[in-house]
Amino acid sequence: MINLAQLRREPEAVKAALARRGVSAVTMDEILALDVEHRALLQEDERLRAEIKELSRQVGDARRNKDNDTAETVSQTSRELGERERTANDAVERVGTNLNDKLLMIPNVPDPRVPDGLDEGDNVELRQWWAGMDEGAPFPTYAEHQRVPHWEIGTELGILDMESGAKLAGSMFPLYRGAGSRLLRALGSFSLDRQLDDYEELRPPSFALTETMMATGHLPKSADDMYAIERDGLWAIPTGEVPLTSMRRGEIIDEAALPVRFTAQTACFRREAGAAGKDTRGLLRVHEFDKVELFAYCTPDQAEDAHADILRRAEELLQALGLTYRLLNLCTGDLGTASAYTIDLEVFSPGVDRWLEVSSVSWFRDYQARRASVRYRTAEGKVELVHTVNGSALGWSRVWAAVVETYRQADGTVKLPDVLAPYLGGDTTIRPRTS
RNA sequence: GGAGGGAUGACAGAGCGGACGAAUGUACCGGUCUUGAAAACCGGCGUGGGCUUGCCCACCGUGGGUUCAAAUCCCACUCCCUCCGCCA
Repeated sequence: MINLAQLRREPEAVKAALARRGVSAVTMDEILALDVEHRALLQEDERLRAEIKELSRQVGDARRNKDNDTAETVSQTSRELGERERTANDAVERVGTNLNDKLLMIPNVPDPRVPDGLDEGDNVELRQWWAGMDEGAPFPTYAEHQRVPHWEIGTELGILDMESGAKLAGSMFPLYRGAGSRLLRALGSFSLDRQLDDYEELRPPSFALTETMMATGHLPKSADDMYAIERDGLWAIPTGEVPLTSMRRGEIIDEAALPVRFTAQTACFRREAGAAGKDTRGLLRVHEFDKVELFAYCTPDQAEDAHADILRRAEELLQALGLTYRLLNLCTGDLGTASAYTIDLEVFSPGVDRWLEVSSVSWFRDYQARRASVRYRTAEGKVELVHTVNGSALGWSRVWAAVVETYRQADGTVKLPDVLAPYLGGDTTIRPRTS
């Protein structure tokens, strides 16, 4: 949620910044008008309530002095006031709810570094990385045997079975088999093990309450993108960010304890409602995938470093796996609702000849903290909102695809990077499954 | 699923219709004392909101209700604990 006090203080600056994200000044003026109305109603209601409290005190005094006539008279006055207060309170609630609903739909104010743009086509590429680049090697020339899409390799080697996945849960629910399943498990463990120096590993629930989804900004705006279990009032989490951000919801953290860092591998569920018919082949876009998330609560001063740390860790994974990737500075049109600044990592997938998003590293400033009410107490005793920062390290379905394509050999087998050997029982070669 | 008990400030724990935003203890932050520390003593110490910045309002698990007045009474829900049943 944006800062209403700041909007009041500098309406033009906030309007201008949000205009870059397509929020009209009219919408913001509506909010400002509602705020003025809300405060006026609030003052009237509070005045009435103060008066009722005072009269109640008088009734108490009168009763104690056995002055029942006065008590009865004052009670009567207070009762009438109570009627008015009820009406005033209803008005406050009505306008307050309306104001809050509108505020919940407003995206975060973008950081100055965020470039203007309409959609993903306007994201700005910051740099690329490929194996050997540091030694002056040119962009890799992928051989013919690497130019095979992963869904074909998956079928050929018996490690990815999209048909069975579709049979069980519908299309775009992948089913990994044999060495393919083990590779997925290896990637998750490989990443988690590398984060444990500074990040506490969690294994949160895969479902979340509505208020948990509100905290990150996924609700109310993106309800259509999420799977809902209506009978139980639960939502399937679209990312580990959802439970991690709510770990300390409603709490005040000692400044000395910051940054508080968590990592977790979770299943991520996405309806992909707005992407019907796009990128439906293989693992390009799926309804369920595993992802390791890195997360931090921090002070505003720590946010820059916390963001850089997560980005660095995500890059180190891709480098350790020897995969070609690039960094994108997301433009205003592609930025997530709650984010103020996001760097995407895209891995190069030679078989499909495309860059695939495998991580988003985002800084939310106090937008999520305000919604989730996560604050910290400074050394001087002041209470401030924390900043939240998170990023994927990494989304495995697409990394799986890139790994399998990149390391496909001329003989059709896949020779996986040695860093994964400890997680594969030492066997880094995937051969056709015979059984 | 059944029966009982509980939820109050950082923590422990009183309060069970009126002067209670809430006793007391611990922790914490000052100060006195001390060569220093400890102890002792003194003072402070919840969060959010509104405006006339000194006051007012809200908050005692959550949501309703009763009342002139609710932490306190009533109803529903959630969570935690104990016991029984069932179960991966």
